[in-house]
Amino acid sequence: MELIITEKDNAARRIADILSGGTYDSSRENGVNVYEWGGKRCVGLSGHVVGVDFPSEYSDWRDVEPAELIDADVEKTATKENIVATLRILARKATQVTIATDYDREGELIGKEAYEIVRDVNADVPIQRVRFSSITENEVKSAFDEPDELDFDLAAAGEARQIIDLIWGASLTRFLSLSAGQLGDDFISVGRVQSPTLKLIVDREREIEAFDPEPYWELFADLEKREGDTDAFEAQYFYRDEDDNEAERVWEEAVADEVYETLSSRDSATVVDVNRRTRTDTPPTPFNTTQFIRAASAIGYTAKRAMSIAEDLYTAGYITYPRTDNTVYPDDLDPEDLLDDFVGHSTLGESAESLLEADEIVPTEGDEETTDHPPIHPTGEIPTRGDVSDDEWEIFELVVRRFFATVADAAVWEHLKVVAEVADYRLKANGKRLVEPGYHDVYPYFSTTENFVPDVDEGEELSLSDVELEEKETQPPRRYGQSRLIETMEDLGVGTKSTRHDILEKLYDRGYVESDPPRPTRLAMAVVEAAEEYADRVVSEGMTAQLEADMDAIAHGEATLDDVTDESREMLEEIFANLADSREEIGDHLRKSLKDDKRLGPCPECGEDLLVRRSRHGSYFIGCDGYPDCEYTLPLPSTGKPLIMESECEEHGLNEIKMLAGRQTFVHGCPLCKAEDAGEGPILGDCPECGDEHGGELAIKTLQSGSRLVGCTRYPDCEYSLPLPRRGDIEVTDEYCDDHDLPELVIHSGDEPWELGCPVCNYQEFQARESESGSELEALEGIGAKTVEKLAAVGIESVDDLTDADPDAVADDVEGISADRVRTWQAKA
DNA sequence: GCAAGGTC
Repeated sequence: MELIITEKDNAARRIADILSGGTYDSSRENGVNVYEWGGKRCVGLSGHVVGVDFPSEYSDWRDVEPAELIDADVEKTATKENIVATLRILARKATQVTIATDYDREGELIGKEAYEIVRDVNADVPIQRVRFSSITENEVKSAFDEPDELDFDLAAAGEARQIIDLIWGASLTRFLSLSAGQLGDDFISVGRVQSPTLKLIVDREREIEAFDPEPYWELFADLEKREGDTDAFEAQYFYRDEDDNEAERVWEEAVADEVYETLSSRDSATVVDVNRRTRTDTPPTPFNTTQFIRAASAIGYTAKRAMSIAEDLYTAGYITYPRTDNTVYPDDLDPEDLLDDFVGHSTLGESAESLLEADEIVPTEGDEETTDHPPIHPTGEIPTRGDVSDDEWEIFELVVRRFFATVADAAVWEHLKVVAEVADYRLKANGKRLVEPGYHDVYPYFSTTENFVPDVDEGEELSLSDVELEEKETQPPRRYGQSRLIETMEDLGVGTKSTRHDILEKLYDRGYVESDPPRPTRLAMAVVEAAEEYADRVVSEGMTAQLEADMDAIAHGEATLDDVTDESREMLEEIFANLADSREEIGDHLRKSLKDDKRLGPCPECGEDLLVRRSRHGSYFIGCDGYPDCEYTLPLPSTGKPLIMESECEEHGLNEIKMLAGRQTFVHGCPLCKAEDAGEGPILGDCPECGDEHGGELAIKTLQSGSRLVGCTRYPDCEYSLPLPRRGDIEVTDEYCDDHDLPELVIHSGDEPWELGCPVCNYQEFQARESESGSELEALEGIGAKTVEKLAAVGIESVDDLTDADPDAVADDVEGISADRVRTWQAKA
């Protein structure tokens, strides 16, 4: 029995299909698919099924000095036990093992991991290795016809990376976390890839913070032909700077005014130069992961979302493997055959048919040609619109159209530059026209905006009008967007096609960046500063560059795994020697930055800082840093995680707050304004729960959701609350309840005012009735206790009340209840 | 509970 091992299930199934001619049987062992035919079995791993870690005696962060990790053993343990177990069972019975993991360095290491599992249970079985760049019949069959050996040196190169990454990452992460006392979920992490990426973001932020805007002026005017009926076109003033380059920005106001005066006083300009040229706009190259993410981001997808959709489309068989560096289609991809698959399709067919009309189809090629996977392209399998979500379809169409574009013709633009003179001043207009749309016809994601400038002749007089002088300011550099960051990581050689987008997510998870485009927190800046000072290697892309060189040396037999890891350990020892004395200083700085990230501005009561805090129950609120001397608090909405925005409230000097809750994310604004204008209405009296002890008071409140209640001003510390109806004006009368010393309330909605009375008495009466009429309501099918409570808050307390009620009014008044539901209940009642 | 790299 021959056993074939692949890197993933998907590859196992496709190889089984090719080698068996579609006759394989599949079964499941321990939740792992096994494909079987004519004396062969094929099983897929799930990437690495073993991982490196320290022995368990190193696992308590407080008991182990971080520096001890440098020389600790590094063990390999199974991380996917069911797969390892299955592999062991299959390997025992095997008479031949073939490793068919991906054709790249990490694939070689995964292959070696499988090799060791096999060897452990079967000391003698021959183990061979096959390599292929894409899972197509030709490639796979010829790979299996000429099997090779595992490349242990290449695998060792990968192991060196694992060890170095673990030792550096774990020891420095623990050091920073311990120094700042951040030991829970909020540890402070450092790593060979995440930290240089974070430094990119932090460096850009430093430029932005240091930026000093400078004013400048630009001048525009409209030009128009005197004859014919063409439209006017816009021209811009320019001059020659000291390097004889064309410059449009005027740096002195007086000069700008002078030009403006002159241009405004004239009504004509003379054409002094006409320059026409055609430009070829070559079609884009095939998608690798990075370029795919970039294109998806241009149509509104985050890196994470784009990859997640691509993975789904891949698993469903509509597109090829989405993690690839390759930008050259393999030889066995026949573009004509693939185009044929789209002929006749309702939305994609027309483009495919037009492309098939070409005499010759030659796809574009990028610079990178790798051995692991082809560029991302459609497989020819087309989902129907019902099979996939709108987002999936949009991404599928992007991949299809990108493939179309790579086999389409170039586009041709005509550029027309006109220079006209007014007195000693010059104006220029740049026109462009798309003469041959070429690939743009099948790939509508790039801008094809034209700019109209008419045909003019040298010496021609044009009329001049609408002179405008615009004052502007130089702008700071822009933050990196997610896709730009991923491209930069690729340029620097940091991370891999499979991990770059995950690294970005990690920076969000660790509290290092917020918002989109990612903005670094103060914590991130402090971590980068500390690393720059004591462990510069770990924030520099140079560490990866050196590691790559070392890995190449191991792969080529010029160095050993021990040579490389020993040297790396020595460097880390030196770093820790320098760090030892600065632990407290680093910790102080990190702690201060953590606090800065929670700061909103001054407390209106005592002037200390207001901070975003979390209550014991996990809900967020705003509290004063002066606590317990100052007990000032402000509430925050209960949905989402608060993000402190850059914008400040002019009235209170507090940063505004955004509540992050996925699709339900919203801007809450200044929490003090919110509390003042919407949140807290009139104070009714002392809070019966905490009034005596803490001085809490009851107030009428309107929540973010629009629902209202009588609640304690010390919320969220005190959660005492009483329900109020959603609609109607609330009148606070000057009649007081003897029992509770609270004013009686009247609700004005519709014709008859509803005398709710003392809110405490009202609630108590409601609770008393609940056991009787409440159960009466609850007896109706489809009404639960929660609903009974909601209905009571709008005065529906019995079955009679319910049958009398207007379903539409109830639906309006009560959140989460539709008029139809009310009608259903009425029918049952 | 640390990293980065596979994969889902």
